Amino acid sequence: MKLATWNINSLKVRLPHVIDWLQKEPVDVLCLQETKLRDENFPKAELEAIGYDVAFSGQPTYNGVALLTRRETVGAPAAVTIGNPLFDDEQKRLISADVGGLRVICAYFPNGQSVGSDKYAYKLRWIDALHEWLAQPQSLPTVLLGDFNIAPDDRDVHDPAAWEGQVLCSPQERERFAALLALGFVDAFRLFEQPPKTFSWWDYRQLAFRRNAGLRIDHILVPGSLAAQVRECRIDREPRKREQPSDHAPVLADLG
DNA sequence: ATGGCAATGTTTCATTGA
Repeated sequence: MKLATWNINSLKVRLPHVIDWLQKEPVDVLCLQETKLRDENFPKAELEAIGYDVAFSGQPTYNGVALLTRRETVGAPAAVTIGNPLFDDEQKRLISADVGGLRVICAYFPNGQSVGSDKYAYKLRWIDALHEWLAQPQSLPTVLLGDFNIAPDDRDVHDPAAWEGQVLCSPQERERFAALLALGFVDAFRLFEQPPKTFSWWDYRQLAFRRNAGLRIDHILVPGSLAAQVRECRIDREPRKREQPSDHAPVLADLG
């Protein structure tokens, strides 16, 4: 089973990119973040037409998450859950479903703006609530994938000195990422030797992509019990090279 | 120290992202 996560920064703008990418990489599950669409505007028919069933939770302007599942291999998302039952949140950042014998959680972690801000406090509370939820027994082996807005360690940062202590890299965020792993997950990307300076996000400004001035903040966490069967995990930079790209690249894992 | 780029809304700029 192949899974992927991609922050597409507006599904309205990026729908052609998503469709083209799925033709090239027909993953069984694609998790999207920052759809930025009201549910009534979600391009359900267009995605169904290329063989994907969908579950989504959106709002105007900000946030919004979706699960796309390949109909012929894994069928439609089942037992869909919106949000975290332990955390009342107006922001649409979580959607989960049973797919192919796994519980798949698609997450768009808060950005946090800057260390010490109200948004940063919200980010920490949000992650703590996610942790609390995932600490509860789950019905199926659980995969957590999405835009974590955390660079787990300095290997995931193009300029660790410049980013030290900043939001996305702060000790409190990294501790929380480690605490999620301690629940029994592994970072699929780090199961394999990877090229140095592999990132999943690059700022739109200052030619950051061309300079590879990026961060690795999009992740796929798999249960430790499944780690031995994971065949591959990589980041596909190709879509970031297109005209009018998302600032994030998709991350893929093959769970065997 | 600041803004730089991009998307959204109902816009003529403010807000947010990371």
